[in-house]
Amino acid sequence: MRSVDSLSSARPQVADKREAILRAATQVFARNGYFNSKVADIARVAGVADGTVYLYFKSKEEILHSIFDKSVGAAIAECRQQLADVTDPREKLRRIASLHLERLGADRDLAIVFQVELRGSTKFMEEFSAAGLAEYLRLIREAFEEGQQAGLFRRDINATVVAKILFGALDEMATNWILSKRRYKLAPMSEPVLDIFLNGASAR
Amino acid sequence: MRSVDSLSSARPQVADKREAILRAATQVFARNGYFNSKVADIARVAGVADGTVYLYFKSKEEILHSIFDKSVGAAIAECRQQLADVTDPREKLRRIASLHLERLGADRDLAIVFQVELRGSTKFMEEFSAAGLAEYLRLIREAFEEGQQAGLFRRDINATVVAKILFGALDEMATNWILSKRRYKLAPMSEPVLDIFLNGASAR
DNA sequence: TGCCGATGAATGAATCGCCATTCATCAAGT
DNA sequence: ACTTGATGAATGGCGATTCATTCATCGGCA
Repeated sequence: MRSVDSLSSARPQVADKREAILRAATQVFARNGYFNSKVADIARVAGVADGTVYLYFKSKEEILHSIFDKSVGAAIAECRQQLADVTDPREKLRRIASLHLERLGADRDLAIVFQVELRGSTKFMEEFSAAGLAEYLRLIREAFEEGQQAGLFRRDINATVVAKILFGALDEMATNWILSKRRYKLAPMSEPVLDIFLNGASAR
Repeated sequence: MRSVDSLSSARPQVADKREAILRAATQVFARNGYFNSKVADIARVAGVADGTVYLYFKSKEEILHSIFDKSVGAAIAECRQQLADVTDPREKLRRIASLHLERLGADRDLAIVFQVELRGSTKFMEEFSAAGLAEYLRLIREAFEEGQQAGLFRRDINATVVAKILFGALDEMATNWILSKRRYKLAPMSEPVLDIFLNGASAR
């Protein structure tokens, strides 16, 4: 009895505290930028003492990494899952694009950390590139190659380059959305992107 | 005579020293990232004393700004000039894309500062967005609108969105090039980008 | 049940190194 | 000698990280 009690009251505390710090850090990083953010700020927003942060994370940098790992992992997992029951490669690309923008559009602070902070140093960039981006580009490329096999997509273009083009276009939509003063929905932007990507901008 | 002498020996010195600092800073920022770069490093690479940097720039931040201003100004000027004698909107887009990647491809350090460091804080980003990016997107948009008028491009799509898509795709090419270990030429990548942008990825 | 020492999570003030910026001083040119 | 650009050692502040201390909880024992 006691042991169950202690588990259900203490354990969640631990998880909550770690979560609280990550959430607070996302907000603080998004507002001030990673390098201008003080660990003390994160602690204050999270409602813990400065030192407590170091019970859960080795360093300030590890906090940024954790934000990144958690989000990328979740995004890719969801993406795979959503793709499982789709066979049409065009629809696959639509889902990937749509999910991408929905995810970023749903949490502005997280989007800022991704679009801006994560790219603020070649070091983070390289890690991002190695870990998440590469995996992500692969999802796009594979869907595209399937489409090429099926005769739906042109075969005279390199699938890797194509994947970068599509990703780049989506990425720019996200970055623009973050920087824009106007508040509009990000997710629907995946539609015109896919349209131009698939059909081109030239008049028929 | 003397005054001419003094001009030709002292003035260039001043310009050279300022230039040297900017060049050094570009290199140092590119290698270490803005926030990890010490003013002392920049001074050493430039071959001047720490204090000398402050004879030419108000602060470390102003150095980054100057790199940015100088390059964007030059890029947009060259772009306008190259566009002047072209009438075909498709060719205009080709030139814009080609110039964009040629410029970045010609100076890897500068490219890193642009693609990575400049985006490392929403503050810089917003300034970049306001100053250079907006102007740049306008060039693309205007060329596209001309093409719409001429019946070359689809009229059912928003020119602003289109401009972002094209820019985003080019931007991703540049970022990938920077992060890639493989050394390939960046400029030629504008070709497949334009191809897909104009003709789409779907099979005919 | 009620008491006691052990445990370890949490705290936040103090430390310690770092680095942008300053400025007293120097040297070259006139 | 005076002006002016240049120097680089010294300063001052900042902020990530540490660690001595507090305090709530727990398990063993009478």
